Amino acid sequence: MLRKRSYALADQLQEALGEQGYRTTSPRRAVLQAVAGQERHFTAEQLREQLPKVGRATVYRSLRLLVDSGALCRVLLEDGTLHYQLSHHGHHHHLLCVECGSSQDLLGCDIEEQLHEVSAAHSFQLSGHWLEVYGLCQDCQPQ
Amino acid sequence: MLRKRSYALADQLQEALGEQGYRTTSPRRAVLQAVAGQERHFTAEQLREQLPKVGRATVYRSLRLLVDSGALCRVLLEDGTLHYQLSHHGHHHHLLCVECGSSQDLLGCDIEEQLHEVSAAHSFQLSGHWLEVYGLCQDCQPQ
DNA sequence: GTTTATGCAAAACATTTGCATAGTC
DNA sequence: GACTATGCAAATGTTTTGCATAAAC
Repeated sequence: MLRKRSYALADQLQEALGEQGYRTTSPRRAVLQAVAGQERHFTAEQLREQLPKVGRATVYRSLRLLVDSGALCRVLLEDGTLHYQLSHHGHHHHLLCVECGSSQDLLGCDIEEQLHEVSAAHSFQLSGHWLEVYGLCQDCQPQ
Repeated sequence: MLRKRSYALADQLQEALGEQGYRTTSPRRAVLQAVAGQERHFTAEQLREQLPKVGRATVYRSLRLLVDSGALCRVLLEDGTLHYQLSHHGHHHHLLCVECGSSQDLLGCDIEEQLHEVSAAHSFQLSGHWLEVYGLCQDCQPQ
C-alpha cells in the first residue's frame, strides 16, 4: 500500500520533470522512487546509500532538480545538517522532533503575515524567509 | 571612534570569557578584536583571512566559544552559507538584505508567542527555532 | 544526430581532530 | 608545575565539477 503510493508519487515527479524538459532516465527514476519512498526527512548521503548503483553526482543533481521544481524542500536540523523532505503543500514550515526525527507540517499559521507587518515597520522589503521549529512531538513527550 | 568602540567591545568579550575560566592569550585577543571590528556578519574563513598569523583551528575554536557564550550568533544566508554576527540582544532574529548583506535586528516581534500557540495546537512541545528573514533593506530598494 | 544525463575521480569547501609544543595561571 | 591553548597538518564530511562515455529524444 505504501509501496503503491510511492510508485504513484514517483511517476508524478517524473512527469513533472518531463514537462520541464528533463529526460526520463533509469538512474533518475531510481532516485525519484527512493525519494518517494522516504518516510521522513533524509540527507543526500542517506539517499545515496540506498542507491548504490547510482553515481553520487547524479543523486546530488537530482536532489537539486527536485528542490528547484518544488517537489522537495530543504530542512535544516538543529545540529546544522541539511536534510530533504517531500513538500506537498507549497511553502510551509516544519515542527521537527529532536528526539525521533519526525516532522509535522505547520498548518494554519500566519507567520508570513506577521513577518510582512514587522518588515514593513522596519522599512524592509521582504522576499523570503527560513523557519525551522524544534521540539518534541506528542509521542516523545514525557508521559 | 569605531576603533575605540571595537577595542572596548573586545575587552568586554575577553572579560566575559575570563569569567568562564578561559585564559587570556594573544591569539585569542586577536580574534576577539577582529570579531569586535566586524561591521556585518562574516564567515569563519573571512575572519581567518583577516588574521593570517592565527591558526585556523584557533579561529574556529574561538568562534565556537563565542557562540556558546552568547556573544556571537550564527546566521544562515539564503545561499546556505553560515555566517556569524555580534549578538547584542539575547535571542532575536535578523532582517538580512540579500543585496548589500546588511542585517537589521528584528525587534518588537512576538513570533515566539505565535509559535508557542501554534505548537500547542499541534500538541508539539516547542524547544527552539531558527528564523531568518531575507529581502531588501531600505537603501537597496528600487528608487 | 543533437542534446542531455551519467559516472567516475578529482577538486573544492568548510570544519574538526590528534598531537607535540608553547604559554597561562 | 599543572593545566589549557595553539599551530600545524591531516582527516573528515559534504557537495561540486570536468570530462569522456552513454543514453534519450
